[in-house]
Amino acid sequence: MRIGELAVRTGASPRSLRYYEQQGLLVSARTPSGQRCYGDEHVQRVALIRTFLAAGMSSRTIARLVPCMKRPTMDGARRASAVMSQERARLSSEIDSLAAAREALDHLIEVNRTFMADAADAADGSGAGGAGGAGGTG
Amino acid sequence: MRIGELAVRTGASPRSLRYYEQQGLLVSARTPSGQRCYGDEHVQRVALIRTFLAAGMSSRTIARLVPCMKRPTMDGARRASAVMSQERARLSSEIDSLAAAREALDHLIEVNRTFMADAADAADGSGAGGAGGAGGTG
DNA sequence: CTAAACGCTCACATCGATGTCAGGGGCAAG
DNA sequence: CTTGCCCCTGACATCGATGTGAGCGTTTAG
Repeated sequence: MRIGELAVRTGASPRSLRYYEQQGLLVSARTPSGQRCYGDEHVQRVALIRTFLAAGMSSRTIARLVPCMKRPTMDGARRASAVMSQERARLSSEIDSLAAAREALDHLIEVNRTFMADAADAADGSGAGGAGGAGGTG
Repeated sequence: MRIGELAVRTGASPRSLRYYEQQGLLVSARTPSGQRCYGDEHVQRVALIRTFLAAGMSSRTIARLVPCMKRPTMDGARRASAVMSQERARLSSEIDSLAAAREALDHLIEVNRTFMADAADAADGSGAGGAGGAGGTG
């Protein structure tokens, strides 16, 4: 298939696919006139690339895993294994960051909810309502 | 405290702190000569900001939460609550992406390990070793 | 007073994946 | 041959947080 179809099938723009190739993440056969040709297996390949990109891996990092995605070589495999475990650690710590942010956000959400409830109570005039004052420096 | 100390205490560069202020994430008192003055509470505030930034929130997004971090107003609170739940969803989905990438990576790691084991076996000459062939298109 | 260390503002540079435009071919249908 | 759609390369633009440097004032230690 040509680049347009691969783009449709993967959700990547043709521009991105060419970029992946330029970065060494993807290899394409060419027609005599220079147009790129891909096989079905490239769909999955691109999906993997995009998964990694979406996780914030740089194309440079992914490039170092590529040798290990297609036809592993001893050299590639050994080098890749270091990168992989390192990157795995990075992913885990990033996940932790996100989780921490989500918890902080949850906290804010609750404070916010409490404040709104208190304000509603105050507007009602009935003094009974949320436990504490909503004055926080946050 | 002045900006340098806040920087040391938060791990943010003075440059970043000024940027946060410019983006409306942080407010500072000024000495008559124009130097920024902060109180202890700003340390925590900056920490929160950095937590959110590290999670990939834009300063613009964080800015919309700020009214809700200090002295909540009805307006701010109402608007913020929308942003907050939206952003919470984004965080969750991002976490999922990262987790997916980590799983994909784990898969690669195992394939890689298997390949290396097979290669070692082949070098040993004893045909018994890893179960399948290591030839994958990835 | 002087020098060092710090602070201020302004402005430009950086990185990385992607968008977009320009100028030029390839290929199929009429 | 022409029209229309796809493709090619190359170059420049984008966004956002931060680095960096210039040029100039402030505060503090000697």
